[in-house]
Amino acid sequence: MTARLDNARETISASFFPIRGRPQTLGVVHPYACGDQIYAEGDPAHSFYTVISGAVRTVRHSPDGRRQIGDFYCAGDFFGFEADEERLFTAEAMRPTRVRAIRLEAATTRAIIATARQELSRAHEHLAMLGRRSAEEKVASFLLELAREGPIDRVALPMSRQDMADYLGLALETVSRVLSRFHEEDVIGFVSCREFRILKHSRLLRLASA
Amino acid sequence: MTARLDNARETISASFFPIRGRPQTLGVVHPYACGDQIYAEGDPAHSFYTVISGAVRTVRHSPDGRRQIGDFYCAGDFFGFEADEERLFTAEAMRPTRVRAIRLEAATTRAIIATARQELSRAHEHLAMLGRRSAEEKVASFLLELAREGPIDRVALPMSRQDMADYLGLALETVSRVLSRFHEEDVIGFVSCREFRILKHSRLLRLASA
DNA sequence: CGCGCAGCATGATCAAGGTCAATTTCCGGT
DNA sequence: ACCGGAAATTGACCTTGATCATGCTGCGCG
Repeated sequence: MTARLDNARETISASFFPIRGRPQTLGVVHPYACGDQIYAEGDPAHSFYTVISGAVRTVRHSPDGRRQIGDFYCAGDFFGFEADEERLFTAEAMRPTRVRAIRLEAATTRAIIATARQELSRAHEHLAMLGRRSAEEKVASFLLELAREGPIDRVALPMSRQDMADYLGLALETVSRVLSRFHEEDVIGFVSCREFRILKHSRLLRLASA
Repeated sequence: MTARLDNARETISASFFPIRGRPQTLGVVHPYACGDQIYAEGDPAHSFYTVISGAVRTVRHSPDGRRQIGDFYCAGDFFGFEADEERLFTAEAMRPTRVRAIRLEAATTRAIIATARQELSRAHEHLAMLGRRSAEEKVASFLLELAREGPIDRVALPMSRQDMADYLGLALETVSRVLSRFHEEDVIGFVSCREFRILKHSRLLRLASA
């Protein structure tokens, strides 16, 4: 998730895009419509990206149609630093989105390491989230993660229930049910089904039990 | 917080300075007994490691005792490149083990990036493994993974059933049952309970369905 | 203003796998 | 070779969450 990255992101951006930076090191801006692929599994990985506006998810499909979401990325986040020459996941715009593509050979070593560290940190958090944990724990941690940057009321849910489910390794019905239960018990309140606020923060923390 | 991150990044960037000494003699060799901690969750991350002999696992504990294994590392593998300045997982020797510790500021940028890539690649694969997949699929992929380097018969299982379970997000009984079923159906054969051979490779591939 | 569709909620049912418990097997030490 | 403890297997039972199905709600659009 967009874990605890506020600080890291700022730091990286600062070293990444100095005011005096040469244009070619800034990369190329691309616009995408909702659902568009930015790159696909198996593509050669010659660039990485930063989200200027919109939101991006990385996904991987099993032959039988099951979907695993790798991560979500919002404005300011970096993504697409792959360990291999080939993409392991597909990246898709979750709505109208603009990203800046930075070719690996144009990036500084320092920027590459910083991006890799960020990706690794996210992946490790996600791993710990997917292990032997109940649906309630998963959803609770997810909500807390989302609320981490910004105020406790009016937290946006930028993704569909299906996306949440595929990120957490649950069925969408289960996600919906858990959210309903949290709502029922006044742990959270819904502004709309894509926006909520935390009413009992400590309770939610206990439910996440991480 | 920002200050701490800055420091961490400075540490890394120190690696831009040329190293002294021959690379192969770089770092300090440490011996560990079975079960010893190499580092613990929360420790400062000033080094990374390469396994000379033995085997290492990285683990994280929930407050209630559940355990998630991050990864297993054998001779030749690198581990302990953390995204944060603090360790997110604990590293333990799974048997008598010797590792070489390499301080970040003494490592080449190239080595750091290579290690990060390796870690990231493993984490992503592990993520895809933990999502919505059945116990059979998980165990099958795991066995195939183990068998990847080396001959198809006499593949070692260097870890306990509990370790396998905590890596796959299953109960140890489930792992045992699935292995028994594979054995029953002659998909695999057991030399001992810590060593097996693949009898029906294509069948196992189908069971993994990844 | 209502139509239609996509996303979401919820109910009923069921199976995968977790839990608890009892053996059995594997090994190391004396 | 024997003993003891740890690891692994196996069985019985029960809970969680997946699946299938149906209905609801918000929203874009003619």
